[in-house]
Amino acid sequence: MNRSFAGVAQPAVAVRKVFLSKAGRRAAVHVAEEWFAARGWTPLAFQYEVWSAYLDGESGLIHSATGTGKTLAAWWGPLLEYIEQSRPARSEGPASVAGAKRKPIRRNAALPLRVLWITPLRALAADTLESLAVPLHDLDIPFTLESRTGDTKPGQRARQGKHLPTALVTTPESVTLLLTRDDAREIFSDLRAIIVDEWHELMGTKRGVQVELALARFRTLAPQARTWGLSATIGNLQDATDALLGCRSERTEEPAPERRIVQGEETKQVIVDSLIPPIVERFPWAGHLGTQMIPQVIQAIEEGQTSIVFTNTRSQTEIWYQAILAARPEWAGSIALHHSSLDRKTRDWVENNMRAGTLRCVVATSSLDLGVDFSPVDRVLQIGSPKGVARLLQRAGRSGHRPGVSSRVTCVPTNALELVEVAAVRDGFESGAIEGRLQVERPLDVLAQHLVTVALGGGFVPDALLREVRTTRAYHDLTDDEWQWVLHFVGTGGDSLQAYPEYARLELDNGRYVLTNRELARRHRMSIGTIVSDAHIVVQYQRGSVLGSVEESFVARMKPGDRFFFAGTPLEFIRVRDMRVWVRRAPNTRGAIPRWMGSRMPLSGELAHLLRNRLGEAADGIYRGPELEALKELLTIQKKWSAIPHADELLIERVKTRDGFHLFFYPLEGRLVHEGLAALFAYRMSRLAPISFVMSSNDWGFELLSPTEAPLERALGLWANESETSVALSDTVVVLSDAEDLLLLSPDNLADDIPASLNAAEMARRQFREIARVAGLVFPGFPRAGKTARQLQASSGLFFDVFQRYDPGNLLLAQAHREVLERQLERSRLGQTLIRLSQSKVVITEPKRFTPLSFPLLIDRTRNKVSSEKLSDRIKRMQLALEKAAG
DNA sequence: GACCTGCTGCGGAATG
Repeated sequence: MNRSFAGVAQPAVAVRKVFLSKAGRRAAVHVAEEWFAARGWTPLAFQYEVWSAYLDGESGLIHSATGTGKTLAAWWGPLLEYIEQSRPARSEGPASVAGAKRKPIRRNAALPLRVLWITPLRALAADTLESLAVPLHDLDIPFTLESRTGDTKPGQRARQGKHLPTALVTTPESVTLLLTRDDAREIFSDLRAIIVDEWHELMGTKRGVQVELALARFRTLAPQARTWGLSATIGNLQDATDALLGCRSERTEEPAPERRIVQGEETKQVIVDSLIPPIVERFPWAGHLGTQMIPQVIQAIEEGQTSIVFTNTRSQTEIWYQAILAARPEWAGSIALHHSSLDRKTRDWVENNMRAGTLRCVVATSSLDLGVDFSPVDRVLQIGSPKGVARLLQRAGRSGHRPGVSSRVTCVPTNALELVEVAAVRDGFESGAIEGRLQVERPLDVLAQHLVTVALGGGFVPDALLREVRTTRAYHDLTDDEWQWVLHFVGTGGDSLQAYPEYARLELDNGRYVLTNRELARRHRMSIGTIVSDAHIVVQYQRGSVLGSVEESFVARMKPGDRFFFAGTPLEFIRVRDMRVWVRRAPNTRGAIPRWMGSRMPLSGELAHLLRNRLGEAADGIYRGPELEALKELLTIQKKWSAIPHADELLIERVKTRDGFHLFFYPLEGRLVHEGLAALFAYRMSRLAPISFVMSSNDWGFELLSPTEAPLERALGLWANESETSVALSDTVVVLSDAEDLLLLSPDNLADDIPASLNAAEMARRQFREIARVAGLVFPGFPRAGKTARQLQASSGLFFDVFQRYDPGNLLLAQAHREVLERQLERSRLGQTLIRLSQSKVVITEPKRFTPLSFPLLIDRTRNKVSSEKLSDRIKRMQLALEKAAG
């Protein structure tokens, strides 16, 4: 992973020389170097580079996939600046840390807010506070340092209302809240540095856009302030920098600000390995639970001191926790689980014990991807598909936090084909093929919220604010019409809500838009942010303590006495009352495990690409690495019965059974794209002949099942008329290339075909919940007042209907449709995929039985169908049949 | 009605 960026290749000595060539810096940097030396460190080249750029007034982005030292690089910028300015300029000699003759500063000479440190997690704020405090304390620098998040105690909050510290560590939401203060202009006017930690985590989300808008505000309020982002390495660093520092708009003449992209030190080696099932032939072809691998996982946990076992879903976390405990009952108390639906107190307990090293193993979802460093962790396991290169890299990085120790992640497959994904993701690590983050384009709901924020924070003149907003990456293309519409919408409620005063949120005062209504101001402050929570219901012991939350649908079918597992505990359902599920502990028996309907994570574009390459190699008989070697036999069956697709091929398998006519397509492009393609192909074929399909899809492909034969050849443009379709294909492989009229695979007409092929209106209506909430149309209610997510859904649905009927030009409706296409169908990726497929060779095979590739799709569909037969029996029967066929 | 894929993140007032 040796990508070359300026500064990285240079030795620290050379960079230091450049750094010191500027007068007056020598003394300050000596202080830093001595402080580092006291810890046995030497500043790294990239750190000198950041300090130098910072002191020159530049802003920038520091990135590294696994390295450390970014925090110190960013923090010492403002510290050096302070030291430089507070000591006599003539002092050129080496300074001693303890007795530095700094210009005396009165201890209580309260410095104004100079440094704003933004982090995406409350837990990270607390952690950061600790590490930033160290040099202040050692060097007796009179900065006050505090954090401000939702966790801040009322007393401290009140003090901060009167006077902010010199350096403030906070979250995006709390920053926005500060911007609603009527003295916002003054409190930020002395800002020198804004540091945005974990920027890769924020960018590409509405939360990131919220930060972009706040940063644009600071560029106006404190033009002297420099902004530095700390980020993991991602595929689109330029976008990341534009989003962080703003970019030049086509619509204004503002020059693009100075910026610097600095690569941090890659101090860690990352190792990806996998647990290969002992008897691969007996390993399931389908499914995602993977509990057959328990013995090997237990062994891996025993090898390490402390392990994190990552799973892809919350219910899988519960299942694996139970399974591990069943295999090692003596581990009770030293293993734990962690996911977002568990009560905060439980999670805090787990995190503290991880840090203390008293836990042997924690089973977790992405809730532990980020956050405090658990240095005792020396082993990370990933159950199931890694889904993406960056995602696995992130998880690997949770281990090996000691210097000189490499990070290692062990992938545990839950079905045979996942081994290919592991091999592919390793290719990604080695070639540095790390995913980019897709940008959010002009979300008008976030902009609407921002206008109210600025109206409260001193008010705004429309033209000036428009110029400022257009310096952001997210809104640099904002049209005048869109701006006017949002202004009108926020100011008056728009065309359909004018009669309701609570939606007229701006008043004009001497050419400035302000908000003086106290009630509206309060409601706004209480609903700041872009995170909209899922519908859930709290689970609580009768005695009082809260366990966490589950979805209402899970509880809906429970009756008193029913048992279920949650938070790793067997529970008995008592009743639902006061929007709570009341439970008591049950004896350890079998029981249901809740499922949460989250969003679906598809295979990333990069990983999909690498996967296609690996399969292409296998098609040529090349089986590289332990994973592919283990799969050789299975893939040989696939090849014998059907074909393994090369990277430039689209494989279609056609199978006829008593269920009907099955078509299996393998674009290898991830679940969401496949869902879109399934609907699109079904629609396009049904236009040729009346036919209906049952669909199922996974990350590798999708199935279309129909009672009559689908007009596949005609849809592919192979035959001009119906009579020729009778050409028998039998068992042969047909390879076609350069077909002229690929109706089925055409990237054209997507704008019409996609909405026509699925219920886009209903999807948009559901998506509107988030938009209505962010734009401030629906009020989430007072804390603990018990307004449910379902009520929010209902009221946002009403708004959706009203707008559709009386205000069809409402741009938030258009946004809902856009978001559905982008988030739920990955529309841009779908378009790219069609372009790729239409240039691919199409390979149609007619296997006599279900192949290793089609089998998982079949299971997927069967699972969704109710059957009197138990699914496991049914799968067993199918497997027997397959084995017989294979033998 | 039994089956298991479907993530994460924050914030908040007035009145007694």
